[in-house]
Amino acid sequence: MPISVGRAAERRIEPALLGNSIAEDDDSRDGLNLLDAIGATMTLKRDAPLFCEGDPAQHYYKVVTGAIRGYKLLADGRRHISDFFLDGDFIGFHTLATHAFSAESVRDATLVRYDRRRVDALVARSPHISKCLLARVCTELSQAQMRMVVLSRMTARERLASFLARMAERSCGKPAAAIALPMSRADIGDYLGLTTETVCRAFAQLKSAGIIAAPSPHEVMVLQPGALVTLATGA
Amino acid sequence: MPISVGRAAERRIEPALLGNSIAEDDDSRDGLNLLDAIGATMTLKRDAPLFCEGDPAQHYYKVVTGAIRGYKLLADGRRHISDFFLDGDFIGFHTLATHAFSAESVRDATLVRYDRRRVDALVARSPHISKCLLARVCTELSQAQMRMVVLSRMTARERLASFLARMAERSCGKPAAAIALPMSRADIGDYLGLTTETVCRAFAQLKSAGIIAAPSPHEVMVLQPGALVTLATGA
DNA sequence: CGTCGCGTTGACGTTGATCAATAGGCGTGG
DNA sequence: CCACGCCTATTGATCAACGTCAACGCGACG
Repeated sequence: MPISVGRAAERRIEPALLGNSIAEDDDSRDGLNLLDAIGATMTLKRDAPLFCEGDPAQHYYKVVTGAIRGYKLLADGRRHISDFFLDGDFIGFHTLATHAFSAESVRDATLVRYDRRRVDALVARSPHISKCLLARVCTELSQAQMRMVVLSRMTARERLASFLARMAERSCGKPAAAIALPMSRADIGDYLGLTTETVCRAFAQLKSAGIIAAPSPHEVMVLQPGALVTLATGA
Repeated sequence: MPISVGRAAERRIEPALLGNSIAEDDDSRDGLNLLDAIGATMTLKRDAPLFCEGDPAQHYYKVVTGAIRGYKLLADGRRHISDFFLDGDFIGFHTLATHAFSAESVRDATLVRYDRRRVDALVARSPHISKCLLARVCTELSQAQMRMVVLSRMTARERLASFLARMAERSCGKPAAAIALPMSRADIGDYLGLTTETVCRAFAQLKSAGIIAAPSPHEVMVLQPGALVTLATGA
C-alpha cells in the first residue's frame, strides 16, 4: 500500500477527468485521519485474533505499532495471507456486512479501533471523506490485481523479490538500511503461495546473487535495488 | 467468487451494520442502471482492443452482449487475465486516473460506453449512486481476495472447478443446461494461472469423474453440482 | 541444561510446464 | 460442393520447479 504523502487539507476540488468521484492526488490518509477523534486504542498479544472471517463487522482498525496478518483458510487448512497490515495501515474499510478474512497479530501490536456506525455516519456526512474512502478501496483493488499476476505467473524467486520490493518501499526511511520483516517464513510463504522451504531457498538464491543481504532472518538489506525491482516486475 | 447462490445475490448488499456508507437496499445494479441515460452503444470485433493498461481512463463501459477479457502483461509476455466481463457486467468503475489493466473482446461484442465526466458528475450529485458504487467496488475487492486463494493454494483441478462454478452461477438461467464458455482454453489458463494443456487435462479429469460433460469445447454441463462446489471450495 | 520453535539445507516425489504430434472445426477459395 | 489451410483442442512424453519429508543448527526460554 504505497500511501502517498498527503497534501494540505485545504485542496481545490478538480472537476477534471476524475470528476468528483475519485481524488487523483489522493490525500486519503489525511482524510481518514480525521477519524482519529472517534478511535480508541487497544493492544493485541502476539498471534492473538482480531476478528474472524464471516464475523459481523463492528469496527474498523488502524495499526499503530506491530503487524497484523489478514488471511483466509480453505476447509482442509490451506492458508492464504491476504495482506500484512503494518504501522499506519487501515484494516477493514472495505468490508461489507461481515469480514471477508480473518485477522490476527503477527507480534504484539497496538491498534486504534473505530466504531463502525460512527465512522459510517461521518462518511455519510462528508463527501470529502467519502471520496477518500472510495479512492482507497480502488487503489487496493488495483493492488490486488497486481498480486494476482504475481501469484499466477511468477516464479518463487520473483515472488519473493516482489514481496521484498514492497516491504522496502514501505519502510522507505533510510535507503540502504535494513528492512524489518516481522513475519515468519511460513507467513511469507502463505502470502506468496509457496512453502516455508521454498521461501528459504529463494532467500538463499537472492543472497548468493548478491541482491540482498540478511544480517538476521528478520532483517534484510537490499544491495541491488535495481536487480530486485527487475525480478519483481518480471523482466 | 462466491460459489453459493445466484447472480442477483452476488450483487446484493447486506443492509445491516453498513450504516449510511453503503446502500441500505440491494439495488446497486439498479442504481448504476440510472446511468443508462448517458450511455452510447458501440460494437467491438473479436480480439479488438477496448483500452490499454496505463491509458487515461475516459470512459466506463457495460457489456451488453459478447465477452471482454481484462488482462495484465509482464515484460516478457506472461499474461494474467484479471477478469472476464460478460453480459451485464460493468467495466472500469473502479479505475483511478488510468486503466489498471488492458481490455479486449473475446468475441464480437456490443457495449454501452459512458462518458466518465458525466458519470462522475452524476455520482457526485447522488449519494445513492455513490453508495452503490462503493459497495460494488468493495464486493469486487472481496472477490479478488477469494481469487488470490485460488491462485495461490489450489490445484489445477480445483482451479478449473472454481472457474466453472462461477460460470455456472452466472448463467443461472436453467439449472442443468449447458453453460457457454466463450473464451479459449488459453484464456482460461491465463485466468487460472495454468497452461492451455493443463486446462485441457483438468477438463478431462472432471469429465472422467462424471462431474461435468462437454458437448463441445465451448459448452459445459454440470452433472454433479455438489461435487463441483466441493472441489471449488477446497474441501 | 534441556526443550521448543523456527530457519535452513538436503534428498526425493509430484504436479504442472514444456515440447511435440495429432485431430477436428471453420472459413476461404477453387 | 469439396479441398486446403489455419487455428484451437487434445493427448502423449519428458522435464523442471516446487512440494514433501527429514535432519540439523541455533537462539529463546524455562
